[in-house]
Amino acid sequence: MSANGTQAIDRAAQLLALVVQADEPISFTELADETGLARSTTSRLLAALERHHLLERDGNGAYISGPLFALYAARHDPWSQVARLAEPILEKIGAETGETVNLAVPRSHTVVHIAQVNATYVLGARDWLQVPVPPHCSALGKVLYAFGCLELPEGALEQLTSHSLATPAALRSEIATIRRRGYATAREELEIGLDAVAAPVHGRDGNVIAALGVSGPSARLRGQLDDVGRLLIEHGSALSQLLRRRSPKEGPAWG
Amino acid sequence: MSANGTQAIDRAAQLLALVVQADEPISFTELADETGLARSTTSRLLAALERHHLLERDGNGAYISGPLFALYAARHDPWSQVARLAEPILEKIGAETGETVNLAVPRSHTVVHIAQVNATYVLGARDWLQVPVPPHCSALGKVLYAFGCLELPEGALEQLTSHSLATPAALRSEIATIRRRGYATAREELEIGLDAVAAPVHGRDGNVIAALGVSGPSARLRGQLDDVGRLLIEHGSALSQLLRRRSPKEGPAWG
DNA sequence: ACCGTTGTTTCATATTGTGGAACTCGACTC
DNA sequence: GAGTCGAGTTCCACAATATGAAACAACGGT
Repeated sequence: MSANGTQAIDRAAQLLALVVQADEPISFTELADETGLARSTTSRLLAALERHHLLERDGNGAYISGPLFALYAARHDPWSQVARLAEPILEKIGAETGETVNLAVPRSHTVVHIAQVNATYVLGARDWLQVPVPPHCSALGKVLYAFGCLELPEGALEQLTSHSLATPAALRSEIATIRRRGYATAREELEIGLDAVAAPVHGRDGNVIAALGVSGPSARLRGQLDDVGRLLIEHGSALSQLLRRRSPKEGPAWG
Repeated sequence: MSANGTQAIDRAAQLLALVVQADEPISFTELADETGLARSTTSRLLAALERHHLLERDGNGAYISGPLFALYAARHDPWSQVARLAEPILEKIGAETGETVNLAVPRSHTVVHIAQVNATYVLGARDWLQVPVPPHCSALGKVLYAFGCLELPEGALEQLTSHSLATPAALRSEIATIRRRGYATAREELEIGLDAVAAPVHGRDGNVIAALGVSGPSARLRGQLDDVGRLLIEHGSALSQLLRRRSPKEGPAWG
């Protein structure tokens, strides 16, 4: 198990393994006892591990896994991987349209944005990353409704502006249109003055797993919703193909 | 940045950080160059890190994050956390009924089982963990349909046995029953001789995120489906409350 | 004010890690 | 098949580095 010239590392790794494998935070004393190391040594080693973000301490001074582990986990989350693969495509759409581009996925009856490229114009959408939005007011959300990623709501719909869809019936009728032409629009339905377009992205198994969309001021976007829609369908299927090739082994929790 | 008595650890941590933060595997030489360490030193340090499962090598000998990071990620996956919290409750249901108990979540138009406690009887269900199952043949799946976790299918349904639900209409009518009484049953619909019962589990935001169910031979279970159903509703809401208290910060990708 | 518990810093010591050089292994060339 | 290069590992004399006892600091209990 142990080799030459690495006593310090062996001991540090042992401490690290104890902390990471433990379900609960571990105290200094537990670690020192468990490893049988001198308290002074334990202290120095733990401080070094903490300095390098391999460990950190909770409010009570007990040790827990550090930010480097969190970073690893974030990097290996299936959605981040999709987001990273999508990044260059979003960039391209951003360059072609000048507007804010988003990639969104369904989560718990809402839509959340997992990747964004900002408008080249000064006037553009805010940073939507991780912010949940009512799907019926969002082009991205309507796409997810239309392709069966989100359960349709039943009661009256929340009216965020006077243009928001008000009833499930209106939503259903719009969904039919979206399915037919392949992209969704939202005209000042989330916020006055804000228009958006979106198209679906398919996962490895063919089901729709995400939506790709552009949003910007109605003043600029209103006239070209259809053109941008066609653009998004193209880029959306390009992204789908990319995912089909280079997606993580097996099917993760998509859809 | 650096302190006394930890040169070796500082250097090792530097190597580790480079590997973890990199998107791609990194070769020995890149690491030695990047850190400016002697090749002999680099070799010893990397070997130690690998020995302790902090790093590993891919097919080409390049370094990537090791199993300890994967373990961390698995531990912090929202569903594993749910599964771990649920474990004692499954045990209790297993003890009370003697049958196989499962916790299942929706994934990509199927149901997957994320936790299981086996029957105390010899005759019991196989290990279903991670195996996807057609939802319309499963009590767990029907619960997820009934509470809006899965999009209803449209075409004809796959007939796994002569008792399987055949049409979306039949499914919809059964869903109405399930919503009313709070639990779902499946009588030899997945496999001849196998009955099952299931009830919903709610996440922190109140939406249904999982289903809790019992399955076993029709010969034993058929007479007590309703009793077990009521039992599951109780335990299901106990689990829901547990999740409401002790679930990870913010809402993860549930539902 | 006293003690016990927990954690950090100091410092003399020799154990431990270091890096140059020698070595091994495989791939490529002629 | 001998010769050459590049990548990586092992050896070993040396001293720089990590070590642990003990002193110190910071609490909390009684």
